[in-house]
Amino acid sequence: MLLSTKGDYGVRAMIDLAKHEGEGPVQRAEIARRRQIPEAYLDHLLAQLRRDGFIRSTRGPAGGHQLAKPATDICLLHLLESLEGSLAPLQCLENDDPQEEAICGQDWVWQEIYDDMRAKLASVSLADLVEHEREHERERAAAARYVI
Amino acid sequence: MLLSTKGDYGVRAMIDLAKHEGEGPVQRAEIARRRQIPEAYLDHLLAQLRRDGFIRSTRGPAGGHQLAKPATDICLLHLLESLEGSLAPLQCLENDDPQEEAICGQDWVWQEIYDDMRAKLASVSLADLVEHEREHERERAAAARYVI
DNA sequence: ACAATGTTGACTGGAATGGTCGAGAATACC
DNA sequence: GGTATTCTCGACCATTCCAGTCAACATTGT
Repeated sequence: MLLSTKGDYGVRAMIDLAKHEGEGPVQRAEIARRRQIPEAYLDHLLAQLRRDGFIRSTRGPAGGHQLAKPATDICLLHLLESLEGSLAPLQCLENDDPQEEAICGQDWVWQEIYDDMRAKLASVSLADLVEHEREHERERAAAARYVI
Repeated sequence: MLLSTKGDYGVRAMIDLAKHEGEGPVQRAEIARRRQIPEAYLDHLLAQLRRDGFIRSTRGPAGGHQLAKPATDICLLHLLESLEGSLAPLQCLENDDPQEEAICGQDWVWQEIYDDMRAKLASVSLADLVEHEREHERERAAAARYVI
């Protein structure tokens, strides 16, 4: 598994914030409930996202979290690297130590895969994720109406 | 990290066996020394590769391990899936539980990446890995001669 | 018989994962 | 100013996985 729950939950939370962009702060408890994330655990992920400048948080009543920049300007690659650290699929690609690579034997295959993966992740914005989710919801709503 | 040392060491060992294809059994100790793998640990990896039909082993003096089929007929995808289990980058792609996917929000991006990755890994054979290593050795030998 | 080799399963220390909890800080509202 | 609400930060914890060791055993060639 390349992604842990950090990357999964963290992106879910960001999608939630993006969906409420421009509506003021969204509270931790709301995000946790809607996206099925343990609330106390979500704390750590929000802290990380704040440290890396993706969100701003406000305390006190009616406080919460919101995007620090437009959803179109946040790509999945940066988000996941913030949440997970390096996404390198193989140890010897992490630091590109030539000695490690010399003995590995499969590094060149994975280097290509890694490059393609990063390019793909960089091309998808948070806004794209939200749009995709909205489309999915419309489909499900249409299917439900059809059944009735 | 998608690959653990199992996938790394296991493929190294298979490259070693492929390099000595047709020369009779290669001993665990030799593989371990040449490829810098802890000998006792290598045991487990060879056992797994044997269970999945990639190698045959013979006991007794002059025993050892050898490929059970031609190196051209073994692809990196099957090797790694034997050694690592599933290579799914994301939990919700492992079983494709539609409920999990519905809440994930980034599964469609990773599904594409996963498909591309598997296609790439399926297209690389053990023989390709050996060929690549031989080429690399020739390059280094040429560079060394140039320095002298 | 015995030495060389592979086979198997039990065991282990350490790190990462996936959380929980509690004390505290900031802020809005009365 | 007091209080309720919300975020913040760090400590803590249970479980699982990783990477590896080890010992007992099975098989085979000489």
